[in-house]
Amino acid sequence: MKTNLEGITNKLKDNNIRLSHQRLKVLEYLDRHRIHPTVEQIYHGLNEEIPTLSKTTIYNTLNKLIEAGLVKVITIEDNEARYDINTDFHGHFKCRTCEKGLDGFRIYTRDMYFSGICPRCSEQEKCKDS
Amino acid sequence: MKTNLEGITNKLKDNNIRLSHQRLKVLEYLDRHRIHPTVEQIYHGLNEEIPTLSKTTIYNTLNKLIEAGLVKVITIEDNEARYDINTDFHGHFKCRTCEKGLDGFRIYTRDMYFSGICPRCSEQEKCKDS
DNA sequence: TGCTTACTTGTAATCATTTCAATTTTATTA
DNA sequence: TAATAAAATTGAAATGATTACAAGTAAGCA
Repeated sequence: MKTNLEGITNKLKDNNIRLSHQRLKVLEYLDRHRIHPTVEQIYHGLNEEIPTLSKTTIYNTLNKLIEAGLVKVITIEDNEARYDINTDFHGHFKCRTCEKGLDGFRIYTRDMYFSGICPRCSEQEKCKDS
Repeated sequence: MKTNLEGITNKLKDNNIRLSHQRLKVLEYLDRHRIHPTVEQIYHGLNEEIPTLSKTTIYNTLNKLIEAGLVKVITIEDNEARYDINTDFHGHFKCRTCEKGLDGFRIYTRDMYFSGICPRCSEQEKCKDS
């Protein structure tokens, strides 16, 4: 649950991602607003503090963070992607009536998604290493 | 796994969805191509048989079928939605290298999504019924 | 068969996301 | 600390999936 930003900045360094002002602010925002915010929400949330902030920067930052495995993207049943700093395995529930929600519910649909590397690509990777 | 189209057409009738030629063809396509096709794929797959078919119709049909619970939409890590006639609970695996895949894999990310009705909306629904 | 209603179609609009080129910042080296 | 190279930021423009809309067409029922 808890994410220490110090650990994250270290990971950024490990991944050769520069610690720009904007990137740190986006991370901080995700850490403080654990509601799976959209780019729009992040943009407005940081607008006062960084009036020059561009949405493109937010997109770039999030894509970098996803690549590094520090952030997860949620793209279920919405035309807008949502971003989650909690990369642990956990479920997401959405009420189809009020479109909000979390605990205690009647479930109509369940979906599991896995991302990883398949055996064939695994094998080829081994060859490359040696 | 198996889906009998007869049962589906009956369900369409139950849901007051008219059994148009186009709708039945889209359903048949989904039944025969269980690879989570995109709208683009359905469109090209049916183009020869129905040259006048419009993408809008495919979108309309799919949305109706989703509403009726006969089809599920998959929107993970792609800008294009994919559609699945198998509405049973089952996992989806995608290889992050070759972008295909199914069985036997090294997993990096896992995601569970639930859709249903939360307690508050459940309660309000009860009130409406009585 | 005729009638009402809903569906289909193609075009145009919408809107999230990406591309791109110019500018600015970061991190490094002297 | 100043100079430098590489990478990040910015905003405008492009992209592309999806939806809105209005006119024509087909489905289902009497």
